[in-house]
Amino acid sequence: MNTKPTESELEILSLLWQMKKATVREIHEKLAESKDTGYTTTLKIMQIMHSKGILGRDEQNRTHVYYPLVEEKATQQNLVSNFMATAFGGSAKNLVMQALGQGNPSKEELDEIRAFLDQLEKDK
Amino acid sequence: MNTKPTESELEILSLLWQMKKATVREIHEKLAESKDTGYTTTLKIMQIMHSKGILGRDEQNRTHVYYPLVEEKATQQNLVSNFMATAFGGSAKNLVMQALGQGNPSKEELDEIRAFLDQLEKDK
DNA sequence: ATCATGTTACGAAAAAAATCGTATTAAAAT
DNA sequence: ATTTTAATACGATTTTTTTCGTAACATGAT
Repeated sequence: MNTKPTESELEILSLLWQMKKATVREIHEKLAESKDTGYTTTLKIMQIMHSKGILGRDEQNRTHVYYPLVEEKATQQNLVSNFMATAFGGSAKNLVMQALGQGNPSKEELDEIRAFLDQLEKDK
Repeated sequence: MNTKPTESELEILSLLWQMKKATVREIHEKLAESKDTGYTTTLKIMQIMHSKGILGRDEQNRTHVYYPLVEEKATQQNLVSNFMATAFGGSAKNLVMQALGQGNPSKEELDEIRAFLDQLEKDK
């Protein structure tokens, strides 16, 4: 059940978490901005994800509408956990600092993170 | 040059960043704790990494000694960047909070992170 | 009704990554 | 000197992932 999406699957999943639901074409359109693969490729991957139970779909209409069946938070949790372990020797601190230095968070976001830090510490 | 190591390569690279240098057997031993693959598999991957320029090796002795040729920070930077984009829709905040909630950082680490946040903000 | 278009289904192929078996060889042990 | 042990080299196979071509089919336009 610990479904680890592949790179391509993750791209699609990520879009669907945002969009809630979408057709193959809509997803393909988005992907096309950064990638250059055929429509049937996107279709195929989404079909595979469906057969794996990662995506659900509404087949009422000819044009199917897909939606995520795996929870965003839970999936991210697994991914981060694995990523932190393999790329950062398990150190949350190192991962966090790299991420912060890299993406550039707004003041608001920084404050949220601070609040979160305080909360964490309190729980100890 | 933007070398993106595979999952298996990353495991090895990660060990080598810590150990600075090691033989195939040493690496294989470590990996064996969590994995169950043959010695020649580990050997092969390290040879491939060598041919790709990810690892260097000292061939003076019969038993080669391998070491990383790619820099830890730089490589992590690439990885985080990609990971953040695909798994977290590019949001550093979300990635950071997941990571913090998950690994459990010590008080010292939390403080370091705070200091880092302050620094970031100052630079704005 | 026919045609054009857009969609899914299906199967195959290509590409990438991981795994392993065997041969060879150097070094150490006997 | 011979044998055993442990290492590398090499090639092949397997597995996983990605990609695409083609067929079948609905739907809407002509």
